[in-house]
Amino acid sequence: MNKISEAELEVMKVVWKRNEVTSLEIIEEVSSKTNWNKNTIKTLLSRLVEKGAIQVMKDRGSLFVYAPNISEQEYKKKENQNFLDKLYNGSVNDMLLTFAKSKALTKKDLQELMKLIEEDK
Amino acid sequence: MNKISEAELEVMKVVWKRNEVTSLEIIEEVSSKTNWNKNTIKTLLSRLVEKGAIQVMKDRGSLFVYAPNISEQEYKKKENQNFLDKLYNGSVNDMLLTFAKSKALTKKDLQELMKLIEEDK
DNA sequence: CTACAAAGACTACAATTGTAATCTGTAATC
DNA sequence: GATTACAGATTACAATTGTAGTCTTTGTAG
Repeated sequence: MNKISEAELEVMKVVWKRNEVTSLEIIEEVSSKTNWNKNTIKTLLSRLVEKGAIQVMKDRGSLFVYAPNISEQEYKKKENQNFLDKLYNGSVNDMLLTFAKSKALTKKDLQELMKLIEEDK
Repeated sequence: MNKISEAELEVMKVVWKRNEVTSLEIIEEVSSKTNWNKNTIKTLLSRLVEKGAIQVMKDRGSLFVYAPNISEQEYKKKENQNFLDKLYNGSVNDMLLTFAKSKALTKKDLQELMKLIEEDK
């Protein structure tokens, strides 16, 4: 699958959130957050279909219904790794240190997270 | 300043590492990691100059010397924030949770990091 | 002084991306 | 049945990016 561009991602997010959704709904929701033209959103949608990130099913009356082909989790996992590789040579720790240095990450954040991980087990 | 592209970043990394560096040195070092043509690297270099990410000084004999205009820390900080905003609505915790879920981040990583933060204070 | 190599400038060109207008077919409306 | 409105398809077009070739100038070797 081809890379999802930044603008496309905004459309993708709506598809993830609603899971099965018509273009009408997509356009409404994306429009509410951006000032993109309807046609722009339609273009992004078809590019996502071309790229295989979204699949189309014609089944709700006459409207097409769109659904994700890749899950949000899966996508984020891949993007996390890309980001790590691109900037931190793949090292989570290097990344976290940079976050911490720039005060974007506090000890409290870490403690909370540890608790969450703990619970999850 | 304009966005640094992915290929440009590889050149930028060398400039950060060496701090003041001639194009010859840049080409050597980038070439050792990629199989990019010399001219490709030169193009990336001039684009970085155009974008203001790098500055040029003609002072080491006849060769130009290049130096970063933005520090690695500063750049990474900005990119971290962009990444966070793009995928996690700006929430570090959301991001870390995703990392943790995908096993890219373990409890041990966190403990080590806490120690480091502790020491840093 | 002349010729050559190499640095840096300039040009090239296809793919991707952001941004949208126009065309076409069909479903609903009168 | 004729008309219209809208979904989806097709086309458009400039900016950015990856990838490199060619031109120009100039330091250096002979």
